[in-house]
Amino acid sequence: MEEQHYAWLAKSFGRTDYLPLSPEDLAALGEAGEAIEKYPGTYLFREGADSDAAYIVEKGTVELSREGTDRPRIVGRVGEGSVIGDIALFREQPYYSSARALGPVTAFRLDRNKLLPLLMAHPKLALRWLVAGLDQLEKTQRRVLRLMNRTVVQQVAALLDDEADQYGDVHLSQSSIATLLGTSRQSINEALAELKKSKAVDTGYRKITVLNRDALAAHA
Amino acid sequence: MEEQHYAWLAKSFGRTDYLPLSPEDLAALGEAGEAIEKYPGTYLFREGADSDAAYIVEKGTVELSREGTDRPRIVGRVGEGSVIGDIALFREQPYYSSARALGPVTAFRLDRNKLLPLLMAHPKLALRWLVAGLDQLEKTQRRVLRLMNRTVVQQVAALLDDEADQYGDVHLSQSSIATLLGTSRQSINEALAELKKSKAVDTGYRKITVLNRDALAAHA
DNA sequence: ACATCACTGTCGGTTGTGCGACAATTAGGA
DNA sequence: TCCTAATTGTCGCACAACCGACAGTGATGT
Repeated sequence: MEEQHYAWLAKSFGRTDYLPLSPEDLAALGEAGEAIEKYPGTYLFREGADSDAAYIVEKGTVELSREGTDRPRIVGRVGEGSVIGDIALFREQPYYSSARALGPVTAFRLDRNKLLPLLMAHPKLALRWLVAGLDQLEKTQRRVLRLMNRTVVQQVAALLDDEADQYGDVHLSQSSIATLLGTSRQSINEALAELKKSKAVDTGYRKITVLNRDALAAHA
Repeated sequence: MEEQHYAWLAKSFGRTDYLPLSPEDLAALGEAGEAIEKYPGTYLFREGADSDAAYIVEKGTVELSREGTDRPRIVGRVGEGSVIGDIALFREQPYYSSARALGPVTAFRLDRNKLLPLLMAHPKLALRWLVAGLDQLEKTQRRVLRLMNRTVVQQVAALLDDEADQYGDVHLSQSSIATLLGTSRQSINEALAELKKSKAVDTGYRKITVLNRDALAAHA
């Protein structure tokens, strides 16, 4: 049981090819935290709450959102191997965003008062953590570029290319995509209609299928 | 001479209140790198080049830009205490962006083959580095929110509030602001005219003066 | 089978912003 | 001092995107 978690942590935390973790490091990490499970729609933590723990996402997708002036805005969506909640924790400030499980989520919870001594004692873990953070930073920077000065069609095309699974399906409602890109639902619909017309995708109920990745890329 | 740099590094690298560095840590950091100076307009590193070093900005402002499909896009602007070039370095990939000195810049250069052993040997430094990275991440996430679903006037108001120095001056041309926000120069001009009309700012050649921060905030 | 709810598709009216163009102003060097 | 380059200020036009509204369609539970 515990072995499984160790194996998973070794495989997915940060980059596997980089700085292999020793069994001791791994054991220390495993002992410092605990595996938790979250049902769809439940929160791992909420914006403004006291930051008492950071999480490593083991399975599933977590959505990070933040209350805007009117509607909540989605800061990002992270999956397997991502670290969340650490920004607030290290700065000793309340959580800066809310983390909601989109599907069933398994995560590894690390308590604040255990995490710091752990990282101090195991430099390799600290470096891994660092790399995970920088990974997230680079991803966010790319998102900025994807949002700036691009039409909705281009944004949608890029998003679908990112989000499509192995079968080319994207399981998102048009409203969700709208919130994700910070546009209106109608505009998404219009954009999808255009992509559909050029045979790049097909649309269904809560589902979009990528038919031709090249045609899709041509729109981005 | 060296003492000065040590003092600076202790003061400005990451958060001072957090995890005070021991003299040993500091000395190790100082020995692993070297202080460099850059003239305005010169590059610390360029996009696509081999990532052989990371930098800690000691003084001045550095602009991070990335080649877009047509025009270069500005990923961010960082100042004193920020760490740059580390994303690419830790991932062992070419630099993602170009770093250009906007004014005279003093920086601390850390070689790749010295940085890793250093961080492995000094956990406190690794944690400081981590916090600096997360700082940058949070800043970038805020930037996403600032760009999404906001009018140009709101964006300009927020930018001026961020960028104003102690006298309320912002030394940027309208074109620069336009690139920074990913909009057109004309729109910036129009936005500034509106802010000027409501007595929030005053404009001059390559310079904008914030007259009333509250009036400015009302526009954001 | 039916009712209900969530989601998709589509329509005009309105607003914000990009773009081209051009005049006016400022800074800095010959 | 004058000349030149850079920057600012201001048009009008075109287009992309938002908004409200409403009909059509798929999913779900009683």
